[in-house]
Amino acid sequence: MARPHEMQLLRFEDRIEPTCTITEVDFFSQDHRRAVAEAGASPASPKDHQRVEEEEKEEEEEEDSPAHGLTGINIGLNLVPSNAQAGQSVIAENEKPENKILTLQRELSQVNEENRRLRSMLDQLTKSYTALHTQLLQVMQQREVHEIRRGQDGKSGVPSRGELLAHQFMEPAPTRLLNTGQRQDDDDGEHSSSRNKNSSDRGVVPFPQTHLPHVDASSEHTSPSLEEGKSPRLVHERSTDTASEAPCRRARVSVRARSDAPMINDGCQWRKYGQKMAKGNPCPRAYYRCTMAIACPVRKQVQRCAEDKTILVTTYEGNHNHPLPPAATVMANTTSSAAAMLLSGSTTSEDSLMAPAAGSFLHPSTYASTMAALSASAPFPTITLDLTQTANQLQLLQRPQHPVVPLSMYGLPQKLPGLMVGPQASLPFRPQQQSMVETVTAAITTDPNFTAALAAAITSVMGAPGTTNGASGSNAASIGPAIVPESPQCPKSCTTFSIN
DNA sequence: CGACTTTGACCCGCGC
DNA sequence: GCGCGGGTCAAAGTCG
Ligand SMILES: [Zn+2]
Repeated sequence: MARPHEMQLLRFEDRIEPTCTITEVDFFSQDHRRAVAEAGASPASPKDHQRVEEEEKEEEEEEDSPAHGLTGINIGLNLVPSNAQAGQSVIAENEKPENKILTLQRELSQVNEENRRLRSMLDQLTKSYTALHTQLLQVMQQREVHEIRRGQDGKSGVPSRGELLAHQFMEPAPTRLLNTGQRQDDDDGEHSSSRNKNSSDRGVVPFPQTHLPHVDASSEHTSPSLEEGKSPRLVHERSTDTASEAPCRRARVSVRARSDAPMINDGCQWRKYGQKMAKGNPCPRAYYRCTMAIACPVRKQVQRCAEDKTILVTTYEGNHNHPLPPAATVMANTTSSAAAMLLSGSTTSEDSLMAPAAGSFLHPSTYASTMAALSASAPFPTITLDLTQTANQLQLLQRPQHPVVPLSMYGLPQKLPGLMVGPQASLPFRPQQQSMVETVTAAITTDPNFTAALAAAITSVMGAPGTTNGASGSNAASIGPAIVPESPQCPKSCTTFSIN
């Protein structure tokens, strides 16, 4: 799996212009591929245009690479090999103009045909992937629910469970998950009784996309804090439910990205409901809630990093209980996956199975270091997706960075380089943004290495409470700063993934 | 006029 | 118990 991403990295390197500040981070714009094509082709000849189209197809294939494992469908990476194409073009140049034109036309039609085919395949794969991903999340959350309910008295965790979950996450074969996913209805039924708000929404959403009713079930435990649990008044209303929830199980997914914009565009509609001055940070923290559905529990906090105000830290909590526009599904998938994973890991603090595995992922590869760290000192389990270092590395011409210390590994971060190093305002920035989010999503959801390392990070740190630097204040949590000197640590982050 | 933002007040958990 | 900090509410203001 790492290979395609590496390839993409190389391609992005060509396109990236190192010096740009971002005016707005639009992670999830849909027309990013068009933008890629246009940006790549703007100074180019028709031949380049063709190449761009091929790249476009490759990107689609790579974006779908996660689904390959799940579905077993081979999209056919060699449909229109760029090498062969280039060779044809070279040959064509030596022929007569008419033949050349004919050849080019033939190639063009071929490419178009392939493009069409790939798009349809992409659609199919996306659907199946989202469905499977959804089911996976369901299963994980339901297991969690059951765990919490049953083991409330002597629980302290079943070590094998986290292991199982971790493997499930990495497991490409979905059949087992499909089977287990059947139980979802029962759980939903159970929970709907205790949660009026979302049960109604849940019923209305027969929606095979990323955020399904089941995700709502996940939100029950991944983010009761921001949802109802956080609201003091609502806590009283549903005290029984909150009583069954471990308070430390409110997963948050924090995304650190460089942006000058006050808020990243993640495809959702948000309404600001508060702003506070956070301690230790001159920049205020803004609170937003999702307004795409009336009772959507998803909230997010946006704050600039105190030490590097170009870094925007967006913390998501909860899962949408409504259909999402395609532009928003990426981040939703990312956050829900990360939250689910974090929770699954956090439940099995004794499970050190994955720790050695992470070591095996260490790789000398230059920019392929993914750092995962976790501190239990923060109030909520938080995964921080650190997307800032990539930009730095790119700006530093990809020179190898600081040695990655505890939990670095060879993941699939190669997509990231496109990330924060967008073109200037005049150029469409979306391709890179898209690649970033896709990278995050793919890293969390599909890449075994990343997943294993993430699991290792979670399990290792949570299994060793002594390692938590129970510091208070702005730099409280996480090993982050020591490892990622260029990306100042944000307060309160527990788990950090630095993808570069 | 509705949707959104601003902003002070309020609530709660936590540490001392 | 008190103060502090995080998080949320809701009235007032703003915008299109
Ligand atoms: Zn929502």
